[in-house]
Amino acid sequence: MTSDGSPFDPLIAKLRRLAPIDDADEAALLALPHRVGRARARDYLVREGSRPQECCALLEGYAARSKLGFNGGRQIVSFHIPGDLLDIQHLFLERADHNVQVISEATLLWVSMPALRALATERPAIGTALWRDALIDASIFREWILNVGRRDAKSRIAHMLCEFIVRRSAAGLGTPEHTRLPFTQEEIGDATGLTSVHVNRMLRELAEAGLIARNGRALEIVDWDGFRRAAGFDAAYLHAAA
Amino acid sequence: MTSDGSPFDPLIAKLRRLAPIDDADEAALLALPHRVGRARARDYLVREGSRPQECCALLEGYAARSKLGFNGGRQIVSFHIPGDLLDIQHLFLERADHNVQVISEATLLWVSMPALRALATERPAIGTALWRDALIDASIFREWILNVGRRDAKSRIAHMLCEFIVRRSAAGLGTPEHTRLPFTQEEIGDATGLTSVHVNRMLRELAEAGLIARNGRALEIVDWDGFRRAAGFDAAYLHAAA
DNA sequence: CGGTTCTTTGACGAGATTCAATGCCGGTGG
DNA sequence: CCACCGGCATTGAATCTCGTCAAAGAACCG
Repeated sequence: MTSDGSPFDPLIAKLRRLAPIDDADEAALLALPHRVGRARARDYLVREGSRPQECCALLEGYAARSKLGFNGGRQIVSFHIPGDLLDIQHLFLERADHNVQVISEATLLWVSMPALRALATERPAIGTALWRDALIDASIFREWILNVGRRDAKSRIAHMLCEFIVRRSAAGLGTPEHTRLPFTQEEIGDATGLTSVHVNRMLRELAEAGLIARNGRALEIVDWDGFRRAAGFDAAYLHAAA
Repeated sequence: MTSDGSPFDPLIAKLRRLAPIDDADEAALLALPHRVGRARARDYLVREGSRPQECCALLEGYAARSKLGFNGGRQIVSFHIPGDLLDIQHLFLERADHNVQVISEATLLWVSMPALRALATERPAIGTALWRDALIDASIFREWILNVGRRDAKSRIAHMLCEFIVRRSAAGLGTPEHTRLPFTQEEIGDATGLTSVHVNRMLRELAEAGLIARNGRALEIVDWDGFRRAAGFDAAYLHAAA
């Protein structure tokens, strides 16, 4: 079965990377109650404390999960690329414990949460794909704890960018060398537990070291191996599929 | 069905808090191929890079998940109490992406990983319980990213201790007020991204503020409400079941 | 173009690390 | 029963990374 032009394409491509999805599985996915929507930068897709009834997949654009600290500071806990399920983290939980926000213009696929939950138990391959997706997300969260807790500012930023670039190219959305990043420096700071001011300083140092090049808001990796080394980046925690 | 004295008791009690486990589910759990083992402080239960064949549940004692940074620093990413499944994070993944270590004398239940995986798909209630457990673990990881990324040293330590105490009393293993903590200050530092020296200073300040009292290695919460407030602790992310 | 958002830079201060030394406690063996 | 020893806790002083505050410049958007 082919599904040319279906809004499910990026999602199905991702699930196929996680488990052997057959034609019947794909048909079941395509039959899910769903709708397609658009969102602009900063729109919320999930709000902390809400009770999500739909599960959201990203078709185009980028998104971030975040939590708010007591003093108003925002901590981003993960970034997401097209094909990612943004709300599988609440598939079996009542209330959202964090926010999901779009960080650029985005297209979204909204799927009924109960229907997806039913599919997860009725179709083993889909269940396995969702399990693996959730567990890989958790692995990424663990790596971020290490990143924020034990790396210095420069390698912390480099590591976060490495991950993003590797995941994006694993999804067939670009190469490591030529990358137009969708982040503001503030967002990089919110993801790494740094201030945007310090992010700026570290990016300058990374550029001065010849690892990256910047013009305007775009960023290019000049020396990918050196950059990975500066980040201390080892992709094992992505389990070759994120 | 009762199961007095079975090594599965702590695990089943935990799963019952997560989903409606019936007698047939319990019988299926009890029929899993398993063995009971002991471990001493610092023993590894799971090693990063290995291919776990058994899933390990904690029956007595305490354990921690950890990852190593490039410079040799250890980052603890979660603590675990009796009843916790220590390796559900690798139930659907090939290679372990982190270590699990015992931090005190412990008793363990080892269960066949493929058999547990089969149960997760064949028995919906068990599947749901495992899903919820894994998703709550992930929620805790996200909270730790926020903790390490956005809180200052004192509230960071207090938050980590709050979580541990709340989870322990939710499992019926003690009250918030009287708590003998199993951590060294070094372990608290490894969990919070701080040095043991600084942990020591912050604990002294928390004691001087009248929130906790220490004698020797034991620690007692004097003012639970004040302590929670100092931590900025809100248990919502535990989803009332961890 | 005019306003807004994002980036860049400098000076200063605060919080946490590092290094180093001492003290305490529990366990072990003579 | 006591002396020793190893692991942890405690403390101080010097240092450094990163945050804060503030201001100006560049890029983007309608």
